[in-house]
Amino acid sequence: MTDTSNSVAAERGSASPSDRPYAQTLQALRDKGLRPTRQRLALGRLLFDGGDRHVTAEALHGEAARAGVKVSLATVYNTLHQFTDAGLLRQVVVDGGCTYFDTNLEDHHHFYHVGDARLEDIPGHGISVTGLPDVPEGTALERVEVIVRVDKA
Amino acid sequence: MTDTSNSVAAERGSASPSDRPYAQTLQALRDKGLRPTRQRLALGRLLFDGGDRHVTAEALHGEAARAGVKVSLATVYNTLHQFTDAGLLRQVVVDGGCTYFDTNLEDHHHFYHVGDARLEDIPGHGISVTGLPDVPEGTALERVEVIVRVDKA
DNA sequence: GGTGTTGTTGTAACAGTTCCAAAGAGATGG
DNA sequence: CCATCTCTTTGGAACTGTTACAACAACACC
Repeated sequence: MTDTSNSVAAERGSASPSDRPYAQTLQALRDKGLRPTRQRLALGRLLFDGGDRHVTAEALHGEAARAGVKVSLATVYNTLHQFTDAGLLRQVVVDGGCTYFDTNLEDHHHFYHVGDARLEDIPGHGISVTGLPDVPEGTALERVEVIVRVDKA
Repeated sequence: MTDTSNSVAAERGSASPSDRPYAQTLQALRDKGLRPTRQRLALGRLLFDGGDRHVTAEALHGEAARAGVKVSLATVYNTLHQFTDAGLLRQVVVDGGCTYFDTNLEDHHHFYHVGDARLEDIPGHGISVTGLPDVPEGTALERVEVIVRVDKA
């Protein structure tokens, strides 16, 4: 792996392509009354830098460690949930045993690679589900989720 | 063989019209080379008696206990998996933290009541998902799952 | 009826996640 | 610059649903 020994502090001011989501994270944290701490910003950077991602807590924790960021697993969990509450992440359930967080907030769906327990966005917005009945009495629609399970051919 | 004399049925007393699905379980077990033991038959009876159901292992275990059937939780897990392998059940994932087993084997989808962590079949077969892209290279479609999350209004 | 195979069971082990109390970091007011 | 207050982080214990295991029980078959 490359030596991406970039501390969050060093990031300040540099006009990298990660500037926008980073600033966006900052703003969202402010809005939610969350302090923009080193840990949160570092995790935010890992998450929102470079396109849509699907991470588990453990994976992100490992990634942070590898990137030289010292964050406890507990904090990763906390942060993922706080980000989710703040509307920066979405939680996707496809597999008992671990929780996936998705940085893609747009209305979209997923391929789930059963073999390697991996999520993949379904590209395009052309998908629609037709023929859905009304939601049951006394309930309100929260979200329609389409998961296409695929496996190695 | 066709005689269900000394089994769980005796314990429950009431001669309900559960005979048919019971026999069906029996047959399926035979086909799969699984011995029709007291436990399997009792669980099969609870599962397939009276319409489509969505159960968790713990729930079924409790139910069995309440019905006077002594089964260990381990056996419930074993049995649910064996039934699933035998094609008598389907596994549905909607919520990290617990696994649901569905007795409805037809092609169908689900409402998931977030608040009370409860599954409900979506009635009718009218649902279709359009606009799905091809599955990723080297993978084969396993199943398309639609989960409609709803919550108390 | 012995004997080997298959099932069941309680319990320990496990993984992912959450909880908790204490230490730490940052802002704020003096 | 210090005291202080609040919000964060942290390591580890606790918890939950599930699986693994080894001993015991039940059954089929000769």
